[in-house]
Amino acid sequence: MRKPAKSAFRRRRPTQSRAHETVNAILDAVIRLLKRSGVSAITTNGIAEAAGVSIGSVYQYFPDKRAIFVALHERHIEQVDRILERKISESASGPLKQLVSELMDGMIEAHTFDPELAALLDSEVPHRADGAKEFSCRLHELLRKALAPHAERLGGTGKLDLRAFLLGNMLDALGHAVVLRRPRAVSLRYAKMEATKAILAGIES
Amino acid sequence: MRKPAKSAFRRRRPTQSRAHETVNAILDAVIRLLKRSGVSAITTNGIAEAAGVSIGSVYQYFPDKRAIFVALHERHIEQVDRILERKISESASGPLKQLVSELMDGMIEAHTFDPELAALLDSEVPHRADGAKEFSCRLHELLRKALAPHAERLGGTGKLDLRAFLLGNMLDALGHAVVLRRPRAVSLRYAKMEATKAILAGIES
Amino acid sequence: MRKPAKSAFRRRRPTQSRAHETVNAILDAVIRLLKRSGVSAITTNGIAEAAGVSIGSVYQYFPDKRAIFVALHERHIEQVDRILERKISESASGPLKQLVSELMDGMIEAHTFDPELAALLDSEVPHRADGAKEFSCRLHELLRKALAPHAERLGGTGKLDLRAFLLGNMLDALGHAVVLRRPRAVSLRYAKMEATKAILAGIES
Amino acid sequence: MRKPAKSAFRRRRPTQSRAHETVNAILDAVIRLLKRSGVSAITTNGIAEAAGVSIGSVYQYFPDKRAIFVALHERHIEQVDRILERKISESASGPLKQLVSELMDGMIEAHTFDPELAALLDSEVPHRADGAKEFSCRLHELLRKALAPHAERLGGTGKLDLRAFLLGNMLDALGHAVVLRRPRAVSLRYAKMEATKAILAGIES
DNA sequence: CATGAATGAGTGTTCATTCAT
DNA sequence: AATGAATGAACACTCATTCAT
Repeated sequence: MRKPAKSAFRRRRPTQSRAHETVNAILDAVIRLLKRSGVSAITTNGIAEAAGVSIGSVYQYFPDKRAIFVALHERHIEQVDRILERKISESASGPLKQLVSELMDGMIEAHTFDPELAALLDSEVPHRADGAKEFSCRLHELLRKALAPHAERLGGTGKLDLRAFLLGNMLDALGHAVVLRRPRAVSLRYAKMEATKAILAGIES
Repeated sequence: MRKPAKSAFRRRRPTQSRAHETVNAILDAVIRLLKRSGVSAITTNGIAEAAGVSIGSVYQYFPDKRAIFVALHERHIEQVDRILERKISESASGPLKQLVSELMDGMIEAHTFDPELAALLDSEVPHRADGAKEFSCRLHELLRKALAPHAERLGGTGKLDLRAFLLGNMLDALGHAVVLRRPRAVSLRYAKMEATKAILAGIES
Repeated sequence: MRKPAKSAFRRRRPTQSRAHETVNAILDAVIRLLKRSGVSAITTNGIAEAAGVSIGSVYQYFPDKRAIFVALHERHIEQVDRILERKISESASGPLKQLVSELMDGMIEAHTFDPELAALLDSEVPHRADGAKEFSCRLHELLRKALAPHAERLGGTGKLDLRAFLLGNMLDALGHAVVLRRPRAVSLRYAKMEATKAILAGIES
Repeated sequence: MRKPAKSAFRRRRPTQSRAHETVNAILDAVIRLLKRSGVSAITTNGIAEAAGVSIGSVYQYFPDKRAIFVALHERHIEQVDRILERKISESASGPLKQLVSELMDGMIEAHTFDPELAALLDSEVPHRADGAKEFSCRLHELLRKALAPHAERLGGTGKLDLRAFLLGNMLDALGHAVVLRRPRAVSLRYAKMEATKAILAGIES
């Protein structure tokens, strides 16, 4: 996933895992700094220090500062992807209701693990449009396949694309909202249940 | 490079309005720059240049760079607010279905006017958590009042908050998505119709 | 002579002379630093400090570090140019011997004024080939015109180009050498006299 | 990117020669980089890469970056030295005219082999004053010895130093100029012939 | 109020050099 | 001897902000 970077002089790493460790150390450091003081306060030297590596090593793995943020988003997206894929395979043979419920679970799981990070990633860290687009495509494919067995209930194969589109966007929106912005008086459990019901009704409408 | 615009529009009106014009010129310039080259390429001097005012004047109206972005968001939010308020009052006495339909219309109207800007505002321009929170509160109040007449159909007064929460987030998400990310094969009209149906079913579930 | 620099935001200076002063302050500072510690020790911040201006101002007048060195060379070349032009006009109607003698005088004058600088400019400060080429062209034109009245003595008009070429390069080389590298036992006066004789004989050969 | 050259040429010869090969590989790499993108773009890591050796090996043979450039100049100077020494010995017993002609030949031979390199070495690669001085001393000695047999024709033994000084500088200047900067309309042969005549006349004056 | 030249702290990035393997 | 990953001091350059005019 990492590109060979702009310089022609960059060579491949000897140990794949060492590199992975360093990259993760850097990304984790960015998260810490992000929480402590926001994007605009983040500097590459600060990242290096917080990650416990030299600034030179940061530039060994990332061509520039932007790439670090991109990688952070990518890592997050991959996690969500993985979770949703698992949830889908787990409820592959079950009823539609279970599928939606599991997906909602997954979405919430992904954002409950580190709600602050999820919020920051969403609102502060610049996520170039392309990346987001690519992600929503991948997700869309995933959901279309997951909905396929329930096609007849959803208005036929011809409408699958639209259903997956609605499902994806509602999941994402309500997944975030339920964790981060639900009314104070409402519990996570209850909000989740209602959101699930709403989404289910929505795509079956 | 300097444009003549300066002397043409300035006369008559009291300072209040002159200020307003300058502020708008600045915000419009920011939008232009944003579209041309992204947030990270925006500089205060660049803004002044693009707005046809001096950098000093920019600082007359905004305490610092951040404030410019905040104002940009606020202006956008106010527009959305105004549109939604109108839509709500227009369908105050109608059925729930009409209300949701009108709200969806409003949301799409707000984003169709300048979809690129809507996307940029959402993904690139840092929107400090507070501002977003405040907006969603105002929107939430608006929607709660709009839903109040339909309380019995929505599970009683006790559930109004939750319904407004679900409605607000689905509106926002699908409003954006329908304009910016709908499957290529689907028309705006049709996507809108289906999204409206989905939301309606969702909050009635 | 100064180009508008790479940024689109650069504006023209209000007072031509203020700019000139600052530019000269910067170039003089570079010379001081050059003498004190060599090219490789020169930093843009060091230049700003030594010139008594802010680093920002340096970048107001020069697009980058290289441009400062280029300007330094240009200023030197212009000085030499001016001196030689004067010498040529002073001996326009005199014999060839006087012309060569005056030119040698001029060359030496140009390098005696600040021999250390002349040596540094020649050996340390990178002078991109183009600049040098352009200068030698200008000089070549100058010399060709100066030699024109003596054409018959120099083998005819057809050979003027070649004569000017030989003259220019010998002048430059011996001008430098006489000031900077003459044998210790030889006085400047005497070296100059002999060099002049040599050049004269050379172009008349 | 890594070339196989390594294992092919290395065997047999003692370490002395292995070192010599590596050093030459490095210097040749520098020349290539120099031509491709100028001094300021040269980095030690880039040199190692281009030479097909590790950066560690570069530092095995050169204490620092400067030393690489010094070595490059030295290698060039040695070549010129060797050529001139040969030319001098070849025309030791001939007339002065032949000597000068042969020297000019040598100078041109040295620069015609790689004119681009000659120009770069002269204008771009920083040649610390000491090195240049040392070279011109060695050259001066050489020329003084070569001129000694012709002392009477050159104004006596007392003037030999001055004659050698003039000869050396004219040779160097016209040698460069004839190859790199002669007027477009003039052939190398003709320019060389005229330059030789000029120099001869110059030192005999 | 407007202007825009001047400021300089702070930033991203490079690259000569080291040293454990 | 050779390697090349790691280092981090140092640098060129930017740009938000100020303030004299």
